[in-house]
This record gives sequence, C-alpha cells and structure tokens, in this order.
Amino acid sequence: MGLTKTEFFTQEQNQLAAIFKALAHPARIAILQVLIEKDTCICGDIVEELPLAQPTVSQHLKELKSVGLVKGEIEGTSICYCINQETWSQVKHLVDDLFTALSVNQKCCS
Amino acid sequence: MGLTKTEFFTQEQNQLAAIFKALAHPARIAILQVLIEKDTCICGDIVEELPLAQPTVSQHLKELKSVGLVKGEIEGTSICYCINQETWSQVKHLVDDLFTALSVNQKCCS
DNA sequence: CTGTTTTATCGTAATATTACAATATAAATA
DNA sequence: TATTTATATTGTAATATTACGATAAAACAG
Repeated sequence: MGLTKTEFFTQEQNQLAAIFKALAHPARIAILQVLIEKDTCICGDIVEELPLAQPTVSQHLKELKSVGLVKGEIEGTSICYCINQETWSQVKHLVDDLFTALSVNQKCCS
Repeated sequence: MGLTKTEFFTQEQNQLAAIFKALAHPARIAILQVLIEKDTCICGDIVEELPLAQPTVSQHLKELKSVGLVKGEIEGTSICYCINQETWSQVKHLVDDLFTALSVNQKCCS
C-alpha cells in the first residue's frame, strides 16, 4: 500500500501525471518564473530569489530537470539553468490536448 | 521540516501548484478522461473503469472536487460527477498564461 | 421498518515529499 | 598546491500521499 499503481495506467496518463507532479510545488513554479523573468539564470541567483535554503532549491531543480522541463549548463564555477525548449513544446501540447478535450465535451450534469 | 512553506509564496504560485497537485496522479487524469469520454458520469461507472478500490476512487474524486475541477450532483442513490466548467476555464487560463510566458522569453542558455 | 444499493468516511500501513544541516565535489584563482 | 566559490549529495526529521478493509450514511424498494 501507499504506492501509486503506475503499471495499471496508460503511458500518457503516467507522463501527464509526472509533468504535473513536477509543477505541483510553489517553489518550482517560482523557479520557472525566475528563469523567465531574469536575464540571468545562474543557480545562485535562483537561490537568492527564493525563501529556501540552497540544498532545498538544488533538490527542486533536480526534479524539474528529471522531467526535462529545465536544463543546466556548467559555466565555470556556476551552473546556468534555463527552460528546456525542446521538451517544453511537447509538454505544452500534451497539456493543451487534455485541457481542450475537457473544454469541448460535456454530456451530463448540465 | 517536511512542510511546504506556503506563506512565503504568492497566491498565484500556490494556486497553480494546488491545481497541478490535483492533476499529479494517473488515477485522477484517468478520472477526468472518463468524465469526458463516457456519456454517463455516475460514480460507480468511474470505479468500474479504474483499477482501484471504491474508497480509493472516492478519495481521488474528493481531491478533484476540493480544487473545483469536478463537481457532483446527487441523483437518487447515486452521484453524478462531471467537469466543473465554471472553474475549468479559469484554470485553463492560468495554465495557458504560465505556458505562454515560458514559451515566449528565452534569454540565456541558447 | 428492513434490507439493498451507492457513496463517503475512518483507521492505518506503506511509501513519498519537503526541508535543511553537514558534507562532498568541482572549478577557478591566488 | 591551498583556498575560495558554487553547486550537489547525504542523512534525517517532519509531514503528506496512496491505497484499501471496515464501516457509516443516505436514499430508495418492498
């Protein structure tokens, strides 16, 4: 018990859930917003913008990286983080499809 | 420790995170898909479509209801569940805004 | 009123997440 | 090489999530 029954759901359902899970924390939303709004995306700058300790931010960045939403490039001593545009459009399409489907059909409870 | 520091984030960040959290489980994605695809949305039918016990499905439905993604109307002995169109469009806009912002700007790591 | 059907709630075990101090690692610089 | 700087990893405590059996509650049928 206590373990999600991943094997009983479709790949699409699991993939969508994994993406949403990565987005399901205000700190990770905040990190993504910082990456958009700031010219620079050095890890240290992200830490300064957030009300969390450095190891915690590092952990959140790791989760965003693990689903491909974000990537990091070594730049001397620092690491430059940014939105991973390659995977981002795929994610956007998956989410768009879900939301569009939900908006179009409505057959009961009206 | 172990508790999300909600109070240090903006209302928008927390709201977005809460919505994504509700979507962050394959069973809840599956429930939403069933609500779209099936003519009927009686709770019992949802339970039959999913590989989970009735109390587990009931718990997932409760979470979807708590963020307003889904609503339920009593219909005799059963309950008719459906997508809550009123809150759905708000959610869609919030998510769209986030995704659009992320797609437009890209200033480094190129 | 009694039994049936349908859904929700309670209790609880297993597992996952969140946060951070302490520490490790890796690159630049003195 | 030793030191500094920037980030990652480890270990761990507190809390949350997931799943389901048992049971309650609510509506209907007889």
